[in-house]
Amino acid sequence: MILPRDFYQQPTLTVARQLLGQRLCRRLPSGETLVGRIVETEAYIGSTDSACHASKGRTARNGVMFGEAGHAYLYLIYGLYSMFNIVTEPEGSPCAVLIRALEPIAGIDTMQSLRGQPLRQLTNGPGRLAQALALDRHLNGVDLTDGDPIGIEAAPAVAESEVATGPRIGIGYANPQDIAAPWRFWVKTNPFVSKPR
DNA sequence: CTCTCGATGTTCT
DNA sequence: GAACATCGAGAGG
Repeated sequence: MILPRDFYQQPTLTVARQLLGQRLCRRLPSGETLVGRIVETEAYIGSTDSACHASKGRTARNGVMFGEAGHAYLYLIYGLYSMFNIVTEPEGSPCAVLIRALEPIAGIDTMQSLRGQPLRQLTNGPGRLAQALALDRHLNGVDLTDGDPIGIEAAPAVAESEVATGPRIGIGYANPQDIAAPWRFWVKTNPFVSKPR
């Protein structure tokens, strides 16, 4: 079952937590489907979160975040890497969840050829997983509730005892209370969770 | 293992 | 012109 719209319309922290364990499915133009289990997420919570792109108002880049929940927000960072996010909350509330790491489930050979790196470095970071699943800006705005070319398939939830939380990574430009906010979620002991430099 | 550096292009000031 | 929700290579311990 592909997760429906109302899942994404919940509060962003709820969505970020509940996405752990769910399966990200990417259907390639060739017809092959690549699948990864979500093991790390971060919440970006709208205009009051100084780490969120939308905190400086609506722009051409962040426009999808202001739209309907359940759509993909993809952008280019450092001129090299793509970030994959999922829009949350009601329309007009510019929030999203960044997918930071996956555990590869299916299509691992294809992921390796897209990345040119060993298994442990296929999907353990936001730029890495985007490359392994051929996700980039041309998919910005697609509706994930269609399930094609991207969808999230329901899978068993991760138990509370397996979930860890902490500050988000790579947001040193934000103000101190937003840097400190424990809005990163990951599956404890999973080897595909990313690490701060 | 850790650290530093450079890549590369879009976005916003 | 600066900054950027990052990554990989290479040097050193």
